[in-house]
Amino acid sequence: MKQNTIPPLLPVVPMKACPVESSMGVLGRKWTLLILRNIGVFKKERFNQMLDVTPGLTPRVLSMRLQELERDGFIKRIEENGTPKIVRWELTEKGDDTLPILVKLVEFGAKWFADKVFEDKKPRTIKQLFPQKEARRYL
Amino acid sequence: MKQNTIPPLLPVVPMKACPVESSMGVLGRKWTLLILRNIGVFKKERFNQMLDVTPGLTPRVLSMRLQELERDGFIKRIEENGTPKIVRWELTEKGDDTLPILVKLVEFGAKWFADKVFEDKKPRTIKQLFPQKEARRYL
DNA sequence: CTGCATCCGATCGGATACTG
DNA sequence: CAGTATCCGATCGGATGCAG
Repeated sequence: MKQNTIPPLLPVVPMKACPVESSMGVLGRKWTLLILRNIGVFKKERFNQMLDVTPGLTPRVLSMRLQELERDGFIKRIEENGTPKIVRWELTEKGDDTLPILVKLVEFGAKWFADKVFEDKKPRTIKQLFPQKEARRYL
Repeated sequence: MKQNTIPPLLPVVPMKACPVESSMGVLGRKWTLLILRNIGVFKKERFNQMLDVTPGLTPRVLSMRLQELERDGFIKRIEENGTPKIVRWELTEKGDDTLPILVKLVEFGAKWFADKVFEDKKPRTIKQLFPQKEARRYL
């Protein structure tokens, strides 16, 4: 049973804009969070690597997202001189700070979309998915 | 300075779909998270109340979002018999579980979009925004 | 009060092909 | 390897008006 006796919870500081809206304006577009995850968690930092591990993502859209993310300070383009040209993308501090959001989305998905996400359709906790001690950094 | 020596962090359970993608499929549409916040945090549970506190949101889109959210089990329609007809929307357990995601988005926005969000343009922590003890429920 | 119907312009992003 | 260019259909959601 669900109790519903909790009163409104209001921010004690007046806000002239909504922080959720602001955050989602950038992060809410298709593929954006997945790209940040690829870079920050899976360490797929190169253009074609990202395409490889992200079925459905096209070069055009990836390119657009990378530019947006760079423009908005989430990622940084690192060009290593060599032939052929090697480019890496890495998270800035701002980009790093999106990972806790990602974690919550994983947590939610692993609980409520278990049927889509797992073969055995059983919900899992984030600790079951990432028991590694390095993961605590983001939990 | 940002260190970047962290190795890839992989889920120990194989996944046939991405939990982030699944979560965002529902929650990523415009206004959706704001509506959940209105109901769950601000306790604006009625149709016109929501319109009032959500500048830019139109009846059509609100109606669409409410239906999607109900279909997907995030909210429940409660019709109180009376004239005129009063309808409340409340969060299900699944809906409640989205609030921690919201919190992380607020936290991110209050830090990195402080210039848009606050008059004084100074970043704030989530504890500064919601020092109430009831808020701990979601932090 | 709580929506729905219709219309429509804008945006988004997928397909495909091409380049330095 | 790391992207761009062009095209285009689909979707989204804003405006407006109406209804139970």
